[in-house]
Amino acid sequence: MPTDVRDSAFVARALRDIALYLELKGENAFKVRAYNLAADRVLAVGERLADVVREGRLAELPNIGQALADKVVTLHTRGTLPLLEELRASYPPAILALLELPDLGPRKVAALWTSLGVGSLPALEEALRQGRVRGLKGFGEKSEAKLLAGLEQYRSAHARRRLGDVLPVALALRDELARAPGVVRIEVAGSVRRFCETVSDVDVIASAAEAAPVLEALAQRPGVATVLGKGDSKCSVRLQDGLQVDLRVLPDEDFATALHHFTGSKAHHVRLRGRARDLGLTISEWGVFRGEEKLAVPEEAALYRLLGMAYVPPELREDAGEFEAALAGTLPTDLVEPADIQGAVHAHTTWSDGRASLLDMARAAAARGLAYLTITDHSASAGYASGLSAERLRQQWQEVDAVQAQVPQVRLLRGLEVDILQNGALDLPDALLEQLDIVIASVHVRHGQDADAMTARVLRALDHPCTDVLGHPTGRLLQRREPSPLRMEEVFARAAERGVALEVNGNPERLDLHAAHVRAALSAGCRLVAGVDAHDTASFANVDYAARTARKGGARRSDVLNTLGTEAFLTALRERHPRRGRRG
DNA sequence: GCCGTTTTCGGCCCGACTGTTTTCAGTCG
Repeated sequence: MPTDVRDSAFVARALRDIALYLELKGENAFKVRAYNLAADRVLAVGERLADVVREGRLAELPNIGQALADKVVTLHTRGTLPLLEELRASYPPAILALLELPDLGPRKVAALWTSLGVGSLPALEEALRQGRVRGLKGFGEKSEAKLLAGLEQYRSAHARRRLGDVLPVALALRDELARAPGVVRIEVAGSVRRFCETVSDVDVIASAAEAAPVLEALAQRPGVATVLGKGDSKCSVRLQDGLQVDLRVLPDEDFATALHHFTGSKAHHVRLRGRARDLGLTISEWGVFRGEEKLAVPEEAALYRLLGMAYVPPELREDAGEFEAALAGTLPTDLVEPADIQGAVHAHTTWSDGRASLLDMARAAAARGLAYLTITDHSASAGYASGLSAERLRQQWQEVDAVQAQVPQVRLLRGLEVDILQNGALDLPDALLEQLDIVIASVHVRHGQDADAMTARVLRALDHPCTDVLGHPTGRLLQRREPSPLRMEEVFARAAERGVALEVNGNPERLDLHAAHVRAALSAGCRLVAGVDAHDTASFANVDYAARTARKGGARRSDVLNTLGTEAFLTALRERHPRRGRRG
């Protein structure tokens, strides 16, 4: 039985399903919340869930008492739970899908099921078309139309979107609305601001004396397909590609608290509100209050000061330990940020599958003010990417030298993204690898190996004396390919032991390592590089995604090797390989 | 179902918006 079916994601999913069924049953809302909070907690434990279960430490976790601890153990060890089976058996199998529709919550789904026997999306559509829904208490003609539209919407765009697809749209929208009449401050909030790797919509918060003109600017904007709702302070629209945008406009004195409120996460806010209660304060999007008195909160930082805590940057607001750290004053103040990155690590050129020449890449790196650029094309076995043979790699060095003479502003480093072969060996001879400034070792083929084989393969690559960096460690492609079944704890431990840095790959389709892995890698003592995985000149912008993903995982500037200047970076790599870097 | 230097019982964040309402319930974030 593969262990990964019962990992933390599986257990969390089961707990959330139980919560949904309990809502359908009309159970106590706080009981429902308890299951959801437990699911959050299990996910936060991540890779170590198996350890926590084995050592019987579940009930020590916040929000997990003895009853839930027992259920998690059963889910983890047996893959199911009597309670869950019972709940599933009392409803049609596809009923939970109904809850995915907008404006359809547990109460209404329960009504549809008990009154009409509607328990699936197709059954709902049929009932709607027969006009049977509108007669139901709480439903009318508008509900009918909305649900039909919702079914359509569900089919086309119910999946979450990758941050990389949404962030540019959100920032452009913000900059455009910033020019609407009377806007004082405006910012993107929500999961986009928290830099979550996938997001479901865009939240924008603005301040202005008059809300109406700003709301109107969004409603009238080209590219808006539907205005979903519009009130005195809020406007929701759906763009032509299906992306939902929620805009809220408030007086400037409320901007900071609103921005904070709509940035979330919910879990982070629950902690803050508990703290506020202890101090005799209440927090809402309208402000921080002591009794009737509204306290001034000109900036988000002021809100945290009122709570006697250090400021928590948006990326960290996930209740992943940041609350306790901010309270204790141990939250790092030197978290890495994009501007700290001095060198572009992991770049391809037309020598392999890059779309820009070595010269163009060097010029683009110089234009971005980068101090160095690692030329790391693919190695021979990556035939699909025109990987370099030993001979072609040597030829490339001549061009590196020639381009270096033409573009002296940026230091070009000889490198290679060498394939980790199926058995864990590296693709080119050691004698060649030893002459490089930097070797990134990556898995590109045979992702389907089982956990034992894949882990052994990567550990062997980490043991290779020439490996400097493990590239995109899990190989996942967001929404397209699952991470390989590596035992990450073992990978992190070995990488720390061998001094191999782990890449935080900033390609928006990868974001690999992701933030939770970054956190685990750091506590294992690993070093990181923020990789751009550039295949053209535009993808130097990936440095933002890499740095902010590392930041979300709690990485400090000193944890990321390419925050160092050129010589210090090379020294850091050579610490492990004294023989490296001798040019032949 | 969880939690506790106010509580082992009685809280648990809360406001905006919408539609079906004639005073409010449900959904959403």
